Amino acid sequence: MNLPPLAAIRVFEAAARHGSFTNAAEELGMTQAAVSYQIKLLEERIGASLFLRRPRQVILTEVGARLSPAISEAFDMIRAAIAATRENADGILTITTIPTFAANWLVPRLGSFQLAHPSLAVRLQATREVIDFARQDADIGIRSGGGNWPGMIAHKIFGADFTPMLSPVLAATIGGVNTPMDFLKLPIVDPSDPWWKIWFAAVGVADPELRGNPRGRFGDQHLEGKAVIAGQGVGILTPAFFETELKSGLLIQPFDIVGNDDHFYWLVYPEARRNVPKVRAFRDWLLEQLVDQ
Amino acid sequence: MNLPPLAAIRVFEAAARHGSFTNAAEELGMTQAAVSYQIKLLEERIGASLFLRRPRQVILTEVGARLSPAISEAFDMIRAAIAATRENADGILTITTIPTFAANWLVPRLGSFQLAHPSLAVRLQATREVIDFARQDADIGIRSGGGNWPGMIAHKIFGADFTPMLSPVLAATIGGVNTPMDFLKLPIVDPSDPWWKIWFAAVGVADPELRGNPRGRFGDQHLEGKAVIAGQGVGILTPAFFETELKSGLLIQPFDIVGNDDHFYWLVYPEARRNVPKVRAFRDWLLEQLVDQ
DNA sequence: GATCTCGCATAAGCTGTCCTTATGCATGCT
DNA sequence: AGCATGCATAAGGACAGCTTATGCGAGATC
Repeated sequence: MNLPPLAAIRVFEAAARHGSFTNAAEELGMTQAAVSYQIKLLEERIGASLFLRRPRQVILTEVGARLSPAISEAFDMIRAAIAATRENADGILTITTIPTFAANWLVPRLGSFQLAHPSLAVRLQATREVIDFARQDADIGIRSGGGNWPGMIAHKIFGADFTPMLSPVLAATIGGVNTPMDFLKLPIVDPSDPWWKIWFAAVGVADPELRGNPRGRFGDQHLEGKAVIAGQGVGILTPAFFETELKSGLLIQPFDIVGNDDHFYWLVYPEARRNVPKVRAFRDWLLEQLVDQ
Repeated sequence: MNLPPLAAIRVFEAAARHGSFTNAAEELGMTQAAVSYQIKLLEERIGASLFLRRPRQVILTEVGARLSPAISEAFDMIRAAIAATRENADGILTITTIPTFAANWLVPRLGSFQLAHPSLAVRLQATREVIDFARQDADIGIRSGGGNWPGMIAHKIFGADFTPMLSPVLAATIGGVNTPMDFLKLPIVDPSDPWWKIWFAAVGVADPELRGNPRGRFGDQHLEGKAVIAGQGVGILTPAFFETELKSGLLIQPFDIVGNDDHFYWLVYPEARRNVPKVRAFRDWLLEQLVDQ
């Protein structure tokens, strides 16, 4: 069955509720003439008069009075459902994030976001995958890369810098790390990581021969960090992820020199969602965190 | 609260029900691109993803799955209410009609209309008023006049002709009515009716002196007809309204000469309702009745 | 492995629905 | 008599809603 235009039904609902075309127009943000026009259109499509007209007044006909309650209820249902959806959608923020970023940077700081936004529940999806926001149900994400993703807005967080770090206990076994060459005396947690070559080149050492099993891998940097803290070897890590450990002495960073391969960490979200309140709230909070550092 | 566009909500309802943008498009009589566009629009307005996209497939998100039942129910309610309204509106035909036309022409014939349209209930509003269809709840009407009512469609029924009629019993009291002047020997039911003057002028008698109380009035012709049948006097009546009585001998029409003041009876309805099925049904039936006479 | 099929996504642009403006009408009020 | 108010309508404009054309990515088929 062909429904009449929904715009006209909606106008009818408001006019019936108000008993006035002028008041309905005001509520709907249109002119009284538009209300009059839509009612006439609906009456023609339905094949019955919905209002009797008197000067300065309209009265629902029998037909109109019978139709109105069900239409009103239906619109109440739609309004409630949409409002609940918005509230709920506004109530859960799903963040897809690189696991290391989640573990070493975000989660330790999330407390202040949640204090600032008590009504927002945060759901983390820790994955190294670069997700497609059309295909997965996330609102916003943390990625690493060049930052150029079509249809997305990307805010730079910090660079994916790297430099060697180790446990002070491990360093003491060789009388401390005084030159970059001292690293060659120690086991390397992930000697096949291309970041090592880049770093040694930055300190003027070509083709260093690193100790350790080149087949050993932890996959995620934060797991590598755990191994380094445990004294299992030297790791090449991102300083921004280990501020707490460096401050507390759990790790030491023997040299200030850091490597970079033009990779950065980014906050990203689809352009279409740039005005969604919860997305803006998180963006604003995170950018503020970066300023405070 | 600002609802998102209803067109988009309607599209969402169909897409959710079908689990397919293409199938929803087919049902709604639009292209798949339009469905895709509306869903995207709705997602932006709601601030949440409603579908997850896979190649050749869409799946409702958690948010979409929660929204869909309430929206579906609301649209079912709207569809049912509109259908019931149409059915009911289509089920009752309200005819506003001149009382005499109702009593002496329409009601005796309505049987054949109702046999032809058993699902249509007929409601008569007998009134001599010329109603405003915008202000009163009638679908169609019978009027007399010139036939020129703006915004209305008018079909001519027959002329508002008139000629003297009387009971044969009354005629016998004066040995029958052989010339127009014989009427002056008999009481006239409504001597002030201007139709008399017009009729006598048509038969060449100027300024006839009619017997009877000029202040006596019945208002409606069918009531005057009752008085004439009862032998209370001569009436000036419309032959079309008294076919049955003339055939049965209850009334006699002594002369064939009829008067007319350019008045006709009309079937009228608002132009806006010319395509309403029940209005067309009644119009077609009545015009057919006229042909059969 | 190449090609085809299918359903969703999007850009560009068109159309007709929905609206505004201006004005008329008919009550009721002052 | 003049004014205020709310509904009705014609004329015309704006833009929401749509179409067309085309791209993309899985899965199916050859």
